[in-house]
Amino acid sequence: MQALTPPPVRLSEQLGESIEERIVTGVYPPGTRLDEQELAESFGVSRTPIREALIQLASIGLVEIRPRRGATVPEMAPDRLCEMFEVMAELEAMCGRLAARRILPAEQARLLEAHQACEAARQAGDPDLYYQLNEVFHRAIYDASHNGFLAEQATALHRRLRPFRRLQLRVRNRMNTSFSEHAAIVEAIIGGDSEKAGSMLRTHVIVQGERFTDLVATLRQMHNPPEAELAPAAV
Amino acid sequence: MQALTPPPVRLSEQLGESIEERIVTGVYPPGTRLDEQELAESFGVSRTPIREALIQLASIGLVEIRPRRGATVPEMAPDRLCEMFEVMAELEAMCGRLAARRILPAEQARLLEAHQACEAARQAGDPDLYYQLNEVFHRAIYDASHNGFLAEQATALHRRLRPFRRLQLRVRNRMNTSFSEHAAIVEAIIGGDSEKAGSMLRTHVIVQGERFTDLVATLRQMHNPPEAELAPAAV
DNA sequence: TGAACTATTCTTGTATACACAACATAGGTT
DNA sequence: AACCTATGTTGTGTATACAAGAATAGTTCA
Repeated sequence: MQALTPPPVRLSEQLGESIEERIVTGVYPPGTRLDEQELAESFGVSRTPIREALIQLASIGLVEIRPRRGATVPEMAPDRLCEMFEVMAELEAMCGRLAARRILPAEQARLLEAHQACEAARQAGDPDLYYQLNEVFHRAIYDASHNGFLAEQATALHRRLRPFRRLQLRVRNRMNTSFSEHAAIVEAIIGGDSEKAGSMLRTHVIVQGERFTDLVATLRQMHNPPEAELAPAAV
Repeated sequence: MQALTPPPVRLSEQLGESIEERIVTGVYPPGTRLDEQELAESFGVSRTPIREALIQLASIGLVEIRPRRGATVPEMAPDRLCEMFEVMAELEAMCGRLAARRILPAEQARLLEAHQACEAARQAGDPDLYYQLNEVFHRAIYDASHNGFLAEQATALHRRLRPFRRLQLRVRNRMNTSFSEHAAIVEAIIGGDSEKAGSMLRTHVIVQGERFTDLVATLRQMHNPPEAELAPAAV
């Protein structure tokens, strides 16, 4: 019965998720001005819940609110993205280290299951599916760390980096590389090799950040006239 | 001229800080119901900015909002606190590792300065002052990591753990121990010994978490009747 | 006497209205 | 002609009003 009645959730929360979705999927690219009235009309609600949603998004860094000047989607400078990937790598490494020491049999099963699901997506050559299952895989590691707070932090940052990570898997062979890295990570965790699990996860993630930065750098070199080299950094 | 006019900041932000202050200083202990009307009257404003402040605090985990049931100060279970200290330790360790590799001369000077200020407070036997300068010391390390995002994350978590850490320094000799650990940390960072800086900082922080947990456990044993052992965890 | 149901009240969630600051544009002055 | 200023417009920030769900207390029936 409880499943039928939708969980009583604040409208502003739902709106927050919707707006977040539009941001991470590129409907609202970085730099976009988020006009409260426009959003309110577009969602068919008043400004109040929109404001609350924006404030919540602002406090997790997904939008930027400047007093009396409204909300905008922040321009993620490549530098800052690097920093975020650097932190993400360390959080994942920590999850891996703890998971290797604390993982329970049931969680081992879940991890293997997620890994095998990834294998299926890889063989099918479906990057979108792989991307999705990849999240399940990583989440399994977060949970196995048996540190709920850490898992929350890792999940939050993972979400925030989602739009940038997504581009990755299109790169030639990235899916295959990712999968073989996963295999080694699973082995280390199941085998209880804490340090190895940590360092492999760190590399696994940091590589994505570096590759992304390379990608951005290449794109900018291609698209920008030479004298624009000093232009303010923007993705 | 610009310095004279106070920075135009949203009222809800100021309120958020005030409420946060009341939470971390124990004016609103865990479990407190935060009635919007009461808060509004107590601050002499309407409910709107109060709500916005609460939503912001909720999104960083400082209050808990249950739909249609209002906001409460979350009961930090000792387990969860342990988890948070575990993450804090790792963030600090990461800051230390990066700082050892990246610190600039000017930042070295700032770090030493902060360290010497702590020494003064220690000699004066002033835990409150030491506590305050200790924050400056750690902040200097965060900044020296040259990862702005990491520094933000570390600062945020540090703030959130503030009320629990504060109790620490009253413990016998803790100030002296803390200071000598600081000295070793400074040496490692200035000396560029990345791994040592990291592991020392990790220990430095994790010890606080453990000591705090011990303290909580002791207090609960003392104050709770034996049959209360199964009671829901609350600090 | 106790339990369950209903009605009342209180609090949250949303909408609307108003005030004020920031930006833009146009006009005047140097 | 260029720059400064004044005014109008747009949009954020706060207050108030209203609606709906949850808690509570009171009443009725078993």
